[in-house]
Amino acid sequence: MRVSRLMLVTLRDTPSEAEIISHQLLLRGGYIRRVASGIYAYLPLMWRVLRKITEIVREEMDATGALETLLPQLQPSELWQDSGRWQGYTAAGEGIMFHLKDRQNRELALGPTHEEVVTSLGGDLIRSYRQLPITLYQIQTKFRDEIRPRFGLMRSREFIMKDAYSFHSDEQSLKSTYKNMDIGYKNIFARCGLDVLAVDADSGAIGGAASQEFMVKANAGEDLILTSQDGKYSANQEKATSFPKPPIPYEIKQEKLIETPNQGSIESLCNANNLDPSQVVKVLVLLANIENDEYQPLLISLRGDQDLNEIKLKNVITNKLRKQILEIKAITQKELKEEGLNDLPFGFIGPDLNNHLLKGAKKWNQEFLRLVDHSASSLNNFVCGSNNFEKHRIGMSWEKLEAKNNIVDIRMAKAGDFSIKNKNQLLEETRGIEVGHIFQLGKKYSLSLETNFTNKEGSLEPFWMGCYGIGISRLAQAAVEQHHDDEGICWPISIAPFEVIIVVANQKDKRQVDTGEELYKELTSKGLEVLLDDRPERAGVKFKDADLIGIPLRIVVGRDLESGQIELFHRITRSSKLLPIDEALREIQAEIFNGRS
RNA sequence: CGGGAUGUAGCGCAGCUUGGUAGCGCACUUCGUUCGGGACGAAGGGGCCGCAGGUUCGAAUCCUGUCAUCCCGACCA
Repeated sequence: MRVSRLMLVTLRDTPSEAEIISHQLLLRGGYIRRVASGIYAYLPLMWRVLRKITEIVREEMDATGALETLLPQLQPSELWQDSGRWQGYTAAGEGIMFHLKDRQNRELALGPTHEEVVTSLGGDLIRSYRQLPITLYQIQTKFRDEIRPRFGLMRSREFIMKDAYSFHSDEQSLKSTYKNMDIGYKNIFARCGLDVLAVDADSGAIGGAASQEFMVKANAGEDLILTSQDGKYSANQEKATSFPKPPIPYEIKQEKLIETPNQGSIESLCNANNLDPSQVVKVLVLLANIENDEYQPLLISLRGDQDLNEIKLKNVITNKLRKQILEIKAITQKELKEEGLNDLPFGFIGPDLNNHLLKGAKKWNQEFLRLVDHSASSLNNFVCGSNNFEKHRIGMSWEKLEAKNNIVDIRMAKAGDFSIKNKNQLLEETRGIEVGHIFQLGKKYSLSLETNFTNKEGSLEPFWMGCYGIGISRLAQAAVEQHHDDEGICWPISIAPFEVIIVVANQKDKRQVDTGEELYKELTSKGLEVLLDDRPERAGVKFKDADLIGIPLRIVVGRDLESGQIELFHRITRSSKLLPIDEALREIQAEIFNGRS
C-alpha cells in the first residue's frame, strides 16, 4: 500500500475528547474517528489491526475445536423473557440493552451478548449426548447502551467481540473445555504481544459459577486487581477475598451506654473516644430494589475500618432470595418519609435495630434482611450504635446483641490485606483492562430456556454450558496502551497494520524513488505487508508519521544510497543501522517472519 | 441518573468580563525557495460562533430553554 493512497490523516494536536494515551494516539494516528458518543468508525489502518487480531483469535479458537458461526444481532424479546433477563437488561436507567419495536409492534433487542440465542439453538440442534461437547463461537459487533461510554474503544456502545459458548453433557466436560479455553486465551494474548494477567472474577450479570478475567496491566485500566506478592493469588477487587489486618484488641467487656453527641461517623466517634475503627461495628441501612417491584430493606454490619463490596452483597442477596436484584442504594430520610416511616437514628444504628420500625411501610418488606460480615462477626468485644440518637454502646458482644446471624463475606478486599492462600503474603494492587472473560455457566441458561439433550440413560437433561468472551476492539486499544512511547504507537509485529514501511527521504531524487519502488515490489512479493511512503513530504514529516502510526520496521531510502546502503530502523528500540540493500532485505524478512507468531 | 466542565473552520485554541457582525496556530489549495526528524515566504479557500427563543437599533458576546460532547460514580468485553 502506498501512503499517498491510504487516506491517512494524522493530527498534530490531540483532540480534546481523548483522555488516555491509547485513545489519543489512535485518533492522532488516523486509526479511528468518533461518530457519536461511544460509537467509532474503524478507519483503514484500524481495520487491518482488527483483522490481524481476529485472525489470531480464529486460529486459536479453531485449534480448540470450536466452530465459527454468525448469530443474529437482532434478537426477539421472547428469548430474553424466557431467560428472565429482559427486565434487568431493559430496565429504565440501568438496562444496558438497546431495544426497539418493529412495525408489527414486536419487541426486539440489539444483542449485547448471545447466551439466549445460542442456548435455544443448541437446544434445537443438539439432541444427543453423542454430539457433545460442542463449542460455537462468533466474531461480531455487539451493542450495549453503556451508562457511560469512555476512553474510545475501551468502553464503547458498539464494539467487536469474540464470544464462544460451549455445551456439555456433564460438569467434567465443561471443566475440561474451560481449561482449554484458558490455554487458548493465553496463547491469543501472547501472540498479540500483550502482557496479560488471569484473575479470579465475579461473573456478574452473565451468571454462573467459576469465572476468570484476563487483564492487560495498564494504569488507565478501569479495574483494580489485587495480587499477592508471590503472585499465587490474583483477583479482581470485585471478587477478591482476603484476611483483613487483625483488629486492635478491645478489652472492655462491661456493657455500657455512652453519650456520643455529633459522633455519627466512625471517624468522629473514634477521635472523641480514643477508639480504633477496627473496634467498632458499623451498620449500613440499605434498600435492595428487586425484580417485580419488590423492595427489601437491608441491615449490614461491617467492622468499622472495612468497606462494603456491593457486588458481593448483590450476589449474596441474589442467592438468598433467588431473585434478580436491580439496584441497591442507601436508605435516607427522604425514602423513609416517602414510605410513611419514622426517621432512623442514622449514625447511631446497631445490628439489632428493631423490625417494628418498618411497620406500616407501603412497598417495602417489613423485616430487615440482616447480614454480618466476617470482619464484624469475629469481634469479641466492640462498640456499636445504640439505636438512639447520639448514644453508642461499648463492651458489646454478639451474644448480648442476639443478632449474629447470616454471616457472609461482603467486605471489600484491599491492598495491604493478607492473601487467603498465605497469611504472610500482603496483597498489592494494580490496574487492569479486562480484555477477556471466561465463565462456567453451568445450567443457568439451559434450565431457564428449557433446552435439553438425551443422555446415556435415554432421559432428558439440561446442558452444562460455558461462555467465553474477548473484546476484540478493546484489545486493540489495550495493546496501544501497553505499547507506545512519546512519539506514538509501537505495534507488536503480529498485530501491526503493516509490518514494514519504506520511507523515501527525498521524493525528488529519482534514484531514491526507484529504489523505494523496487524494495516495495520485492518485499511485497515475498509476502510481507509493506507500506511505501511516496508522499512528496519532507523526510521529517514522514518520520514523524511513521513513528506515530507505529509500523514496527522502517526502511529509509535516503542519502546513504550514494554508498549503496539503506537504513533499517526498529520502531520499538529506536535503533537503526545501515546495510547494503540485499543484506537489509534478508534481515527484514527474517525479523518479520520471526515476529509474526 | 447524580456531581463537574465544554460547545467558535477538519484539529488545537483566542475573542465573551465591558454587545458594533470573527481571529490565531496546525491542516487544505497554488506559486517560489528549501529538502534526514512535523521548513520558510507569498497568495488563497473554508464558519448560520451547537440549536431555538428572548433582550437590543445591533448578539459569538447578555437572558431563557434545549441538544451534544467530555470528566468523576453506578454498568462491562
